[in-house]
Amino acid sequence: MTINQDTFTGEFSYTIDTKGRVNIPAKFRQSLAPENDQTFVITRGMDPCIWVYPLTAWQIIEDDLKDLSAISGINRSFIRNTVRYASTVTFDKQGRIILSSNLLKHAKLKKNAFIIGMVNKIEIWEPSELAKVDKQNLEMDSSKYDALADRIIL
Amino acid sequence: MTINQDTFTGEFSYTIDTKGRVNIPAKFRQSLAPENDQTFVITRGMDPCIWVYPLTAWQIIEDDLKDLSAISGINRSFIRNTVRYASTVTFDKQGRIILSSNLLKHAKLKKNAFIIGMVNKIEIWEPSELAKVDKQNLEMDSSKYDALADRIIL
DNA sequence: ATATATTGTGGGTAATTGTGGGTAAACAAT
DNA sequence: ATTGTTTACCCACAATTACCCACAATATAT
Repeated sequence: MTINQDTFTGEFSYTIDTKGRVNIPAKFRQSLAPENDQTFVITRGMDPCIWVYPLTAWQIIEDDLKDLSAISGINRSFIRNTVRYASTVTFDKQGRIILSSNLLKHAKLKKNAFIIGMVNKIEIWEPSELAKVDKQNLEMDSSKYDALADRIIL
Repeated sequence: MTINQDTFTGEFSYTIDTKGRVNIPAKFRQSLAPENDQTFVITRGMDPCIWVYPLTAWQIIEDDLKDLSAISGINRSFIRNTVRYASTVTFDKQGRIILSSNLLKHAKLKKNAFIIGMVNKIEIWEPSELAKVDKQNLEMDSSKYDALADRIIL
């Protein structure tokens, strides 16, 4: 069976070792397209989590940023905040990537991590933080989803 | 691992020694295309920081400046201020470049420096100055990014 | 059920990287 | 020329990182 390339779904639980390494689920490694050369780009998520992009997906973002003129101050701060925390990681022989202390701190990660497929990217969460955000979303007025109902048909 | 040439992302912390030398992150050195002959062009940034361009990228800027008519006074002063503080630097065996006291002063750099990849160029910041700009951005109305949101999809 | 392969977790070692300083050549001023 | 100053180039070492191997846990096949 052929799985969509560079597409990720499902939730997995892993441990982060003392060197800051986490395993990337074998399933995700296999669905990563070969032209990525086994590399992801990891960065701060807009939620308290880590975002993981396939290299080629991230390069499209970079190419778009290259077209923004640095004469505009808004452009400069946007570029800076978008790429500042981003770094390239290749997974080792065992299928792990290394997370910098900077990113670990941002996501409040300690010993355990949930890895969640988000279709075009992957998220790494501290379990308790994920529960918090879930709770907030449940309490949220569901009418906020209405705008999306026009675009996504389940 | 194939990384985009002349493309820089991530944030790194380094110290400036008594001779005004700073390390260029190994990652950046490696992504600098060979035709640059290990040389950058450093100049004043439009923010209080130092801008570092790969040589070939800077040459494209110079070519664009050549196309601006000197009949316009605005053009003349723009050209003058763009090129005025620019100088060529090659990194030494240890991967460092030397910053002139002129540039150090402009960026208010003292002992520590943050080096930030800005996709097509590199910025060198005094940590406290960067924090200031960050604070301003947080206070800024996020709607200012709206025009960009149409062009850049994260 | 047993054997076999794959996946997840921990650690050790060697190479690379970052930081300090030293020495000799180039330059400037007397 | 002589002296002082700056610049370029070289070496040393500590800290970090990349790379390798071992093994347990899980899954797959026979």
